[in-house]
Amino acid sequence: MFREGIRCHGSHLTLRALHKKAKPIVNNSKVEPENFELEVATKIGISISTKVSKRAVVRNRIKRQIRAAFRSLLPQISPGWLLVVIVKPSVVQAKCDYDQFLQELEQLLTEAEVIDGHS
RNA sequence: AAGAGUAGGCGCAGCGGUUGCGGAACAGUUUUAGCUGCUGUUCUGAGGAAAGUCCGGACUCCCGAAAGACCAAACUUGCUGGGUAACGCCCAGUGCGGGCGACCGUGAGGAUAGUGCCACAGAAACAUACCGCCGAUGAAUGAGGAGCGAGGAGGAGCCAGUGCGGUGCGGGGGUGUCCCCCGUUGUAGCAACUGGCGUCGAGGAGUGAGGAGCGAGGUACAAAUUAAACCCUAACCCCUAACUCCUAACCCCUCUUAAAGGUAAGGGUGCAAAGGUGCGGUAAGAGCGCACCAGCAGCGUCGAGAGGCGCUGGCUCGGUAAACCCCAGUUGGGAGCAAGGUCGGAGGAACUAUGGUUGGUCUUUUACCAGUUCCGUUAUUGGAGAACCGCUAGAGGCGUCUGGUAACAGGCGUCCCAGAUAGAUAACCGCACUUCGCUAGCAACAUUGUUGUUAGGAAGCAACAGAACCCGGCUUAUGUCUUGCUCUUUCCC
Repeated sequence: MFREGIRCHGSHLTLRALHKKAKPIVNNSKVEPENFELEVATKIGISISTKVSKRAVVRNRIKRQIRAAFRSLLPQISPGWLLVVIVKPSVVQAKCDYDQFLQELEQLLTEAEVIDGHS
């Protein structure tokens, strides 16, 4: 997905996304066509390196806040996406809070057309 | 009251609610190969350091060995005693160092078992003399000073007369604030002459104690007188003892020159220089002697011991053991929960031909022959996994009692208190709370500011920091606060 996925850059976060619907032939033999949509779940990864902060407390807290933001956005995301969020070091200096993460994530997901901006 | 010291306590600025996440139990389910999934209810969910990963264990596997003894090796173990599963940890004590003190720090065996090393500098770094000091004793040779103590030696004029001149007094004269002449048993000199005395120690000057005598005045006692005693003042005479000045040799002191030699006080060098300080002593010095201190050895005594205290002795021994080493102690080696194990998708290997399967012989079935490794069997490898065990009941927590100074140990009671696996804690709200002193009101002081308070507003949900197999330590990081005890200084009673 790093090779083929989409990239979107925000001020503090980077999003990489890939829709898994592109190669449905693999699972054809085992799973019947009707159940296919349900089988492919959304997978989300959060990457935060020691460059952001050397203190584990800070990194974990940011991760939790992003995770909480995804939970609130989850109903809007259509299934079958692979998503990775990479946190940039500028987050610590800006001292972002939950609202900023939520806002920026929503913006990025809309840009990548993961969620429908209209709905 | 202020400033310190020490032993702790708490991780707290709280309480409640909603949504969401991890775990456990129970129930349900038209769930699944399977408590697998899903739903619901209840309970529960980070720390004192979870950190650093610096020590020590428990547990597991691999290698090696089999109890033990000896030897070797390793150890950043090293005051003593105790505690502990163990430790490089803890407790109690000893010595040393620091602090006025409460108290704090301490890697603190052996340098007298042996070997080595001690750069540069310095004379010398384990034995020496560069500068310096001395030159006593022995030998040689001068110069100066002082008479303290003892002893000895020395000292040279004095008196009378005559004479000389000065001066005083008396008389006379003159040119009268002066001069001359005569006289004089006045006086102080000079030392030519004469005489006497003196080196058998005369004589002079000064200081001054005691004794005896003579005697004037005063004091005390007494009615007065006399006598005696005592004290003070002045003068005179005699005797005894002592001192100073003047003096050669000897003696004494000081200095000079040179040498044999003595010395380790002082200087300088160095991280370090041969115990320290003082007094005596000496030619100068030196534990050479003495006192105190330090050190060493021996003995006694106290202590479980490290050591303490006392006495005695000889007389002083450099540093370095984180150089080798000696002594005592400890120790199978290695890897670590990603240890290791279970289930076992899958891989390759072997096996059987009794099965399946493929081919051949046969008209077909049966049967026979050959092949194959898809299935099968066996052991094996094994990080495929929404896997499982290890994995959280423990050298456990809390309370209490007993023993112990304490660390700690034991008994009893009670409680179950995270278990994730790219790794669960986040978001929001309410009431309190803290800060700001922004806005408004009130009050006080005081004057247009300060403080307090009420209401509103804003900011803040905390420092250090996140379990990852588990314990015991150590180290480091850290916020606001709080309790007990103790010390020093100042003030008051």
